[in-house]
Amino acid sequence: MAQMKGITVAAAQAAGSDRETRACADDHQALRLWLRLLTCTNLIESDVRRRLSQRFSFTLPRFDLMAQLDRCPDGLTMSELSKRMMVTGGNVTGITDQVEREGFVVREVAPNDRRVFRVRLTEAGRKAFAEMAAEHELWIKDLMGGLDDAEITQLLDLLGRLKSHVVATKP
Amino acid sequence: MAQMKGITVAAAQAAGSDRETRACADDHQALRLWLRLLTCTNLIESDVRRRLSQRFSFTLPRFDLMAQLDRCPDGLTMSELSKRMMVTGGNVTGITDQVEREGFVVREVAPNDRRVFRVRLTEAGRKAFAEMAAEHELWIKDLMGGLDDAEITQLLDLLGRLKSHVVATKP
DNA sequence: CTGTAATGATTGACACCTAAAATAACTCAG
DNA sequence: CTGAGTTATTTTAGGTGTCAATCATTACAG
Repeated sequence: MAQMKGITVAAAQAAGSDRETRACADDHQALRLWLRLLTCTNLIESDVRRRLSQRFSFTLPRFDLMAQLDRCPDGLTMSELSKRMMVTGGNVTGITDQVEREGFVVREVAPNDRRVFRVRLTEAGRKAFAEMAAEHELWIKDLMGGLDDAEITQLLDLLGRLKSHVVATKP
Repeated sequence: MAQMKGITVAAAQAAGSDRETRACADDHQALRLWLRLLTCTNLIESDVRRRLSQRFSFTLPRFDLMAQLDRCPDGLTMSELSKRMMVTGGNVTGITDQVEREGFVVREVAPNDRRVFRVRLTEAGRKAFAEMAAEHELWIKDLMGGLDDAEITQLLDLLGRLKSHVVATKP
């Protein structure tokens, strides 16, 4: 960012300084699409991360974990969380440790299977999440604001098709 | 994965077990789009990571770094790499250390400014990258195979618009 | 010149993330 | 009952990522 002092990010990007814009002209369409998909996701994700950190001193993985639990008042096991968050079990252990330390979730031993932990939101957790989620949705609406309803629907459809194909191809 | 033993990942996803499919019906479109975007990117990214690791014992960040350098025979400074890879400088230091240790890149001190390192691919690096990049493009083509040319063009256009808006909004 | 600010890169502390090994508890055929 | 296999979770080791502090070098006003 140093040597571009004073120039906005927008201008820098428009000038072709990011990964995706610079993809060679002879790169194929599929590759270009992948790079653009990655760029879009990274831009939005890092923005959300930054705001979550600045506004609430919170992180995206913890927010994601709490979002899963908020939908399930009965709680979720570590495995279920792992599957839903699309991360490994070991990772869920670490994130749950953190959020538990903050008092937003509790691990409860399942009555009929002592291997299983049922993780659920505490009252403080539910309250904190509600507050963050409300703002979070505004951020996203804002970030998606460049598209009208028809375009959003179209994107949802195309990405839905892409997702199905990827999931189906993946061994 | 436990309670779904024997059911394919595809079936499980189709049944609605992942983060995005389960988004509540009352969630707004913008949020749904964001989750779907994130899911698509994560699915593809983790697939590429896995293949890169299995096929070449290599990682995505290192591949990305070499991809940037491959386009620039004169090499790039650490700052330039940082900007293009959209990660922090400290991170570039670490990744460069690794790839340098593997003999695929070298740091050369710039003649006129002793603060600057110019990183460039070695001959071994260029060769290794060419081999990986060729396969990589096939993987991507494969993953995008569910979409025809028109759909890819449409996605490129819509995501391009989204990207511009995000970049423009983000201060 | 000279001191002060700016710049390029590295370091250290910490959070994430994965794969693979380890641990503990459950299941069920024999 | 028993022991082999399965399942749920944690642990370990190592790469990736951020931010803030640091160090060396360069630029530049006075």
